[in-house]
Amino acid sequence: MISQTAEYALRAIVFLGNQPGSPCTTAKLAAEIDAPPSYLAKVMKGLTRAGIVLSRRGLHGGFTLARDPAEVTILDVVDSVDAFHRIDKCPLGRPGHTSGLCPLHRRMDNVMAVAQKTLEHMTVREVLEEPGLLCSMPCVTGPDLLNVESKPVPEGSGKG
Amino acid sequence: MISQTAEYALRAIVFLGNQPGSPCTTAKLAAEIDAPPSYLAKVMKGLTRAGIVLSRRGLHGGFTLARDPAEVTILDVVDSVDAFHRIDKCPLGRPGHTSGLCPLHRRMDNVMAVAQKTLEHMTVREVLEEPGLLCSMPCVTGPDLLNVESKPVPEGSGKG
DNA sequence: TATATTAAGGACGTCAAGGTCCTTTTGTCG
DNA sequence: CGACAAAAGGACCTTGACGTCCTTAATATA
Repeated sequence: MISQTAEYALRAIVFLGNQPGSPCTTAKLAAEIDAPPSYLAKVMKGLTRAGIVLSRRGLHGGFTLARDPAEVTILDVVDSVDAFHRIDKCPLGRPGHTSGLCPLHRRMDNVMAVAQKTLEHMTVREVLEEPGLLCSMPCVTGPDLLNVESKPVPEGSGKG
Repeated sequence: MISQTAEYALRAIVFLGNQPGSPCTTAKLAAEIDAPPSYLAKVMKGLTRAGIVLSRRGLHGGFTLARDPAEVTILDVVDSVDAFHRIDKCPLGRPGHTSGLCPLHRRMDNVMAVAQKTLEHMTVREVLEEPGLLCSMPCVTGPDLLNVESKPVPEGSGKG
């Protein structure tokens, strides 16, 4: 659902949101969010083209958020580098199955719809405001902030 | 979230559930669910090892469901070929971040938790009982059955 | 038993996501 | 302007998911 590329993009946006002010270079960003510098450069291009971040070249250049974090959703970030795919038609494209989905694929799409809607209603600001730091950031305020409950839903897969 | 491999597995299980009785060969199954025969054979091995289907070699051999469809969840099928991954620890593994997730990753894991739980509570039987056919099956009862509402949640991504 | 039929096992090929590196362009500063 | 710093662009490499194919083992039937 969330590709590695989208993961890097999200980390980068959250980090930039926590560091308002002067631009952050790809090198510094990569070190902070623990991403491959060369690849992160490629990811940042996507965010720039999508209008999520602003870039400035030259000395003291780098990346800054282009918009108010409250106006940027997590889905915006994910979609800008790696579009979220829904099942909007029968995956097999057979005649007579174009106007709807079968019971299986309608359910699968419903699951994706919930995920998509959740990401769409989740803003960068909301993430920034919650106590706790980005995983990649140095834990300057002590580990306590991170001990928020990790998973409201316990695991329980039917794997053998 | 759902790999191509898992998609084939789900189609196969739903098809087998609709065709109780004598075993179905890989060749027939592949034709019915529109999957690459050679690759489907590999996918079926996973389902066999996971105990989702029973296999029989030789003449009149093939695959049948190993359990009551009511006892098999969609998550069982997905997990058996391509384990569903949750974020159970900080993706960066930094010291001091092992006991919880940051605001970003906790949210992302919540989204996956909802998806996982949904798939876990969705049984094969439930899919089989709903009016409508598997996308890949010939539409013998007319197209009307397929015109159930396709998506309760309309699309609306923030992609540029 | 011989033969045909089928899954099991595994080597190998293909392709796109992920990742590296080099060159060019744009910017700052002395 | 010259030197340096940084993103932009793009060629290229790597890796794992997806897919093919061949050989082996098991099963049914004559």
